[in-house]
Amino acid sequence: MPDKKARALATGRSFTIGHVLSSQNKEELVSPITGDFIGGMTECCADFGYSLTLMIAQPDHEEQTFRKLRAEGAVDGVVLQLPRQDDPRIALMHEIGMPFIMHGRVENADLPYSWLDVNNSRAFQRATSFLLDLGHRRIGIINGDESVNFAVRRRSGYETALKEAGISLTPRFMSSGQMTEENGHEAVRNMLMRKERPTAFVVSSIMQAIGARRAIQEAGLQLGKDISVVAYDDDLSYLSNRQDIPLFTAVRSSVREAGRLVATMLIRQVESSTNPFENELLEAELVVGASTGVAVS
Amino acid sequence: MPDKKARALATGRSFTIGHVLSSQNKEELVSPITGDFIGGMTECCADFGYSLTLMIAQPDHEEQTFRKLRAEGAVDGVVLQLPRQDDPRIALMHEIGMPFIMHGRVENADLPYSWLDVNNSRAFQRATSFLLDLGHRRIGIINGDESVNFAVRRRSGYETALKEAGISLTPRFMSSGQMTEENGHEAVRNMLMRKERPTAFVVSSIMQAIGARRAIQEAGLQLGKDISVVAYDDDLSYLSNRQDIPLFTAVRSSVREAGRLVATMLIRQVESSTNPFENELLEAELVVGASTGVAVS
DNA sequence: CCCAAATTCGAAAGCGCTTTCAATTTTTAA
DNA sequence: TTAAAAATTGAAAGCGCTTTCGAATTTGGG
Repeated sequence: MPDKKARALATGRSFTIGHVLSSQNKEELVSPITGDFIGGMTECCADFGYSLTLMIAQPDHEEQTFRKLRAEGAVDGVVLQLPRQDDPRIALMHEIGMPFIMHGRVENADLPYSWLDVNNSRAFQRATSFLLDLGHRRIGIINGDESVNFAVRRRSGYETALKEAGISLTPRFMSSGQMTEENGHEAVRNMLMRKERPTAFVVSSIMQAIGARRAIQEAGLQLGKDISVVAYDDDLSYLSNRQDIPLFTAVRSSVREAGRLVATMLIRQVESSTNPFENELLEAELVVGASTGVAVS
Repeated sequence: MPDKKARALATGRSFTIGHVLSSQNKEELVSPITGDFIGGMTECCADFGYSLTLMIAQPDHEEQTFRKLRAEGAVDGVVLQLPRQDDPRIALMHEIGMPFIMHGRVENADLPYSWLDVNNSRAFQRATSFLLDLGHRRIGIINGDESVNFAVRRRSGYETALKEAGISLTPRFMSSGQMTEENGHEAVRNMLMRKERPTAFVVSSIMQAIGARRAIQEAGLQLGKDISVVAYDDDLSYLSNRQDIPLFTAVRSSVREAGRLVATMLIRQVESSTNPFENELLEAELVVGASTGVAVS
């Protein structure tokens, strides 16, 4: 087995791709979703003889971290995640000549770049439409943090579906926050306390949906009967929603698979300097489970 | 910024530590707990100028993966996790001369090795004793997978506490399985269905505790009133149990902190070839939350 | 003030591969 | 059979650092 360090020096390539944990909120370094994403990338790297290295950037030293990464030549390319509004990383990667791929899209990027994303707006549009078809008219949204791009798109899909159905938006039916059980519980509880309450919810993660379920039970209501929930399901291996009849009706797209694909695209890009930019938009599939039913009230 | 590849070749050291995802169950590559653990290791690596690389071993090619890793010289040492019964990795690491540290302990290792572990038996003994002090006599255990060492120790702590209180073990009050919401729900539901049911539970993870809470609510019972729960809390950043009054009474030990410590110990071991083996046993702290109360029935 | 010791400095060797290039051998076509 | 082309082989150069080593310079003591 040849020495990797020597090979790397001789070829000028490290056979390593990097992932910088974007510690927007220092607290949540590796969310369960990021965890599965990393797992997928690792799987793919193994297949190609690459390795994955993880790094962390202090929120205020992000640029410096990337520059150093480039100068050290420790990685052949990086996978970026969770694009923010006017994300500065794209311009930076171009400037320092670092091959990269974005998991997610940024809104108005001046420069071209590779990305892989789920059609989040479409997913939430479908989820909302599904509830509309069941007769629901007051539909709440329990969204992720709307400073991150994917949540904005999910919101917009939700709004599109409502508008198409001729239903006006109700601000108090819309919530955004961390995708935790607690947040899901809080948000749904608040919305259920009012007299004019939603009969259904679209929810941004299974964790939040679990919290939603708790709030629904606490309100003395029955999930799938009195209140319907459609969740976005990242298909996490440890939070399975793949029972014969899934617990939650969901729009599902495996984030682990996304990790695999993203890594594949990056490695391909690194190995062939031609055809630099590649994009892929995944569609989430709708799976009907036990958490939805015809609107009653 | 000097080139890392060249430096690595010149010094013979890669300034990289590795972590091989032990895909015992291929499905759960990166559990939320592993995710936080990895986050902690990454933080520490950043502090020392190291990087962390993740790898994956096919269950039946584990040995080969490590040998290759060693021959390639891609890492200076590895962090091992989730020791199993008679774990073969310890002997293997010695044979190939790979510096390593184990997160957790193996039962009867012939060879010396470094490890960091939480005092799992003590933690569960305390959790159980706490419930006993509250007057509970029928205490169930919802444990993790008992083919992994830490779960065995937790069970033993639970048994010790009961024996000390002169209470005999009740097999139908003992359950073991994946640390998921679903498993926690199932296990507690089954135990609550019988007439002679537990009035309290010690539970191996917050996720399982969330499932337990659901089962308790479904049974028309009130958590912290009718049924008490003490959970093992890995202090995951995304599953916070750090409210003013924690949702769950818990024995808590941060797995992210464990990741930091483990990486520190490994780097220290790699840098100084003297003083090769180092051990550390962490104690979990008991935090009283809203999920426990005096036994009623 | 001179020589030995200590320190500084710069050049060269070497880490273990890949890659290039020249030399040799084999193959092909006339 | 011979010359040109193709394929094979082996040696050497080089990747960008660290480390070593010897020369040059500085320091200190007699």
